[in-house]
Amino acid sequence: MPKKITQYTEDDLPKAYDANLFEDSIYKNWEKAGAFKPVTKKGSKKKPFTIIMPPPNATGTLHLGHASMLALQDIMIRYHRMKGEPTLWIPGTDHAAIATQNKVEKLLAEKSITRHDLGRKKFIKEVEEFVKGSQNTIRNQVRKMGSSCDWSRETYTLDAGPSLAVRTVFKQMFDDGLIYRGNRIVNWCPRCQSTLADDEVKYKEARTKFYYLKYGPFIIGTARPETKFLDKVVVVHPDDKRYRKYVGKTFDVPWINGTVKATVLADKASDPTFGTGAMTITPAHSQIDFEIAQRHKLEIVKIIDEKGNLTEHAGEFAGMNAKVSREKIIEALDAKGLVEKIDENYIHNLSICYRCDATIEPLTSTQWFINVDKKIPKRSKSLKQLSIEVVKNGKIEILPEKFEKIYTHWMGNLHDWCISRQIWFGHQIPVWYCKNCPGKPIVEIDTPARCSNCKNTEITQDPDVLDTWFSSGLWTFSTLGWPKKTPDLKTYHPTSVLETGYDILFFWVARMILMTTYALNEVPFKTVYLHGLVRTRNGEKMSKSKPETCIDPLDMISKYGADALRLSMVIGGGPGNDVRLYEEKIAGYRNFVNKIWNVTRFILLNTTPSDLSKPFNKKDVKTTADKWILTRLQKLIKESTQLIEKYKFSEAGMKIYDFLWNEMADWYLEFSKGEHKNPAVLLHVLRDTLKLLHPFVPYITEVLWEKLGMQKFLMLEEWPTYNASLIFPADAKKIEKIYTLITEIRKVRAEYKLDPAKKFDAVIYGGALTALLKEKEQAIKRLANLENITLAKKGTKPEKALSVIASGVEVYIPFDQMFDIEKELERIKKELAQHEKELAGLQGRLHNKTFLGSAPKEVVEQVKSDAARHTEAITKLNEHRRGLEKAA
RNA sequence: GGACAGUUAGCUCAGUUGGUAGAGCGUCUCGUUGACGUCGAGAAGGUCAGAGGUUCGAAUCCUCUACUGUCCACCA
Repeated sequence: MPKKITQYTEDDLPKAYDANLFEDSIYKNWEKAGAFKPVTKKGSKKKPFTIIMPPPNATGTLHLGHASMLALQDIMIRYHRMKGEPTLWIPGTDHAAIATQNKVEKLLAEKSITRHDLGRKKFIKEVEEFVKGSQNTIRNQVRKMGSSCDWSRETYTLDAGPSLAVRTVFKQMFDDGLIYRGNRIVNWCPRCQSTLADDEVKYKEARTKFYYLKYGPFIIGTARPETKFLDKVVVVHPDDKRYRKYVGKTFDVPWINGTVKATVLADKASDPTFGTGAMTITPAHSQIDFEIAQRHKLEIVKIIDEKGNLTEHAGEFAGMNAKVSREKIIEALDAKGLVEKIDENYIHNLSICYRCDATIEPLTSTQWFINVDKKIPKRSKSLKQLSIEVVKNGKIEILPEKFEKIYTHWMGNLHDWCISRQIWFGHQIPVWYCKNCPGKPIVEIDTPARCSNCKNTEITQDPDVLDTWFSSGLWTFSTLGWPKKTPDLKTYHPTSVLETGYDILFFWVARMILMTTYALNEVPFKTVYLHGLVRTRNGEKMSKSKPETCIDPLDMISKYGADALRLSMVIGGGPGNDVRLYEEKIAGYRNFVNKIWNVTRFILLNTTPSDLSKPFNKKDVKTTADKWILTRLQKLIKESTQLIEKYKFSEAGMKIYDFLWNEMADWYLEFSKGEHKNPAVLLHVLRDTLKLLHPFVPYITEVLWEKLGMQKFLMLEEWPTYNASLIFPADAKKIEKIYTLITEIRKVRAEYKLDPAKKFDAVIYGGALTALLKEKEQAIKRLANLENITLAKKGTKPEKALSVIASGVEVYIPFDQMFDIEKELERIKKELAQHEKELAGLQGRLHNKTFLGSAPKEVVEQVKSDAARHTEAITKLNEHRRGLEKAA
């Protein structure tokens, strides 16, 4: 930082801002100075603001989704830090059990090694090496985005702290009877060789064959004949008249492996309108069939095993891959004359694994579950009820609001959560089994030395690991030190905002709510802000398989700078709304960043070191233009602050953008060229604007702050406050009239294709604005490109002249030669028509008694004054027209 | 099958409690003006998806329709 300010010259400041020259070093300076750590100011009673960063998977690199998440969170964090709140943003990474294991297995497969070749210990070591590498990549990328997170508190889900939290919660839930081991239907991925939670299953539409098979007196329909070996129960709807006579009866039915004894049951689960209305059931491989079997206490036999092969119950087909066996089984059935017909065009949803796309096989398996319906001891409510309650009673607010309904609905239909996974990487389940005490699992936080029951030392730990979302569910408090009672936990929990994509509302957000309300009896966060997905220009999902549409955030940063990328992802998006991103858009915001640079450059080249060192004082306010820009600035401060408070970052960003470019640069800076230059106001407006911009574009604003000779980091400055004493409504209105006038003159010049280089003389009758016009004469001359101005309150109209009537001011540009009166008449007529059209609309309303009676006063007044304005313009234009007609 | 969102200028999107439609990009014309060509000035371009209703007044509120998208449920 420069200690002494010297006068800037053109050579000190390049014409264009080059983000690459500044970003990395600025970030390093912030980090070195400890600027990302929360600060509690002495005597301040401000409440802390906390965000726990959704931990990116430790599998690889960041994509645009992460970039947009980081941008939004950093905006909130920087804003609250500037508001003087103790602000904490904790970064971290997620071990992402299945995803990471798959990735490493794939890498090993390239060397023809399987995890079994290595064994559990060596394999885990391999995974950890891989994770270290990608964690470093992620850390650098998070930094590149300008994220002001507290690296000293960085956490990884497999760190000692979070792992202890995981085991502690597991034991607590087990002791409360909420965790149980059971043989239930699970979603099994034969590729991953593991269970999947219900929401880890994706669906894909597929065209398959649908078989109608003869089954005793029934025709049953199925898409999966390979599961039907042991079917001996026919289920029909109790109200189905066609089959009522069969209910409760038994039949001998010729079937795949000989004759079976079939029983007919009535159950409402059978849909009379689907297929033939009669179905046989396969309880071990279908959720619905399983439930029916439980209701009627039927035997549950597994036909397909974990590898996707048929079990010994398949008789001659045993050991065959289930998929392969299908045709063979149909052949066998057909040989027995049991195939009624085959529908070749049956479209149904295929369940596939969301990690590896393999077809899911529902099967029964012994797994660990969390019971979501059981009442928690001493709380008389289930996990499900607790989780719904905190959202319903407003302790947690979800944005956009519509997701509250979706959340409640999903939570209401939640089944018991299967938490065991048959993989090696992750938190191994803290359960041990003793050889001598079957059926009595030992659940401990720390590895026990012996069986708690018989003291035997021969105990083995459950080989499975926990679902990765189990540990993510604890993330808001495991990162803060729980189960230890740390000061961080006390200060920063519950956290303020959880900001994440709506695509993981169920995976993660719901589970955090469930786990936290259980373990801490407290909500994990007060507000959930769900951002949209980043899409391509055409609204498609960006995917790595289509590299031409897939934008790499790091490329964009090196090309346009992190600030431009941040803006392009924030502006145009809102909670729950997807954002379309394409390179021109980023380039557009790079242009804006450059504009910020040049506005500052102009001001620095027009101020002296002594201007820079003087604090702003109200006495420095001099011209009408000063009053106008200060008024506009106050309005901007008020509005943008409110918008940020309401999480409307896009609108806030747009407002500030608009102010800087269309008001400050286009008009105030222009007025400042020449005699109205006022360094004090220029600098004050610039400083406040840089502060408002800082959360959105932290790098450029910090760079410029330093150039302005400020000693402290901008990121640690105070957020501007609305100052009512800097509001001058009457002056602000006058300046707006001046610039409409200038615009009108420019319009006429352009319309007549007047030589832009040539300056013309003008006669101006200013009416009520005459004094101001006098003050701004130089600026008007410069901006409207006029030579001499003859200014008076009013006067006679020159005969041959172009006319501009705006803001109650008449401007005439006299012409001696080359002047086409006909053309000017035509133009005036066009303008008259425009005014008359608008006047007619307004008068229509003014003549309407009901309008006058029921519309609010302000509206009526507005309409009246608008009508008067048009009437005046019409009068003046008509006078001018008559003059021209005479001259012609 | 159920639920929800969207449909506004060529493209991407704003549009607060209803007061008569805006921006950026693109297009066209022009420009070496004391910061910026990553710029400046100006212009063209819209029956606010369609129909009906409430209202003095509807892009905005209500109903229906069409199209697009998302989520949930999964069907033997």
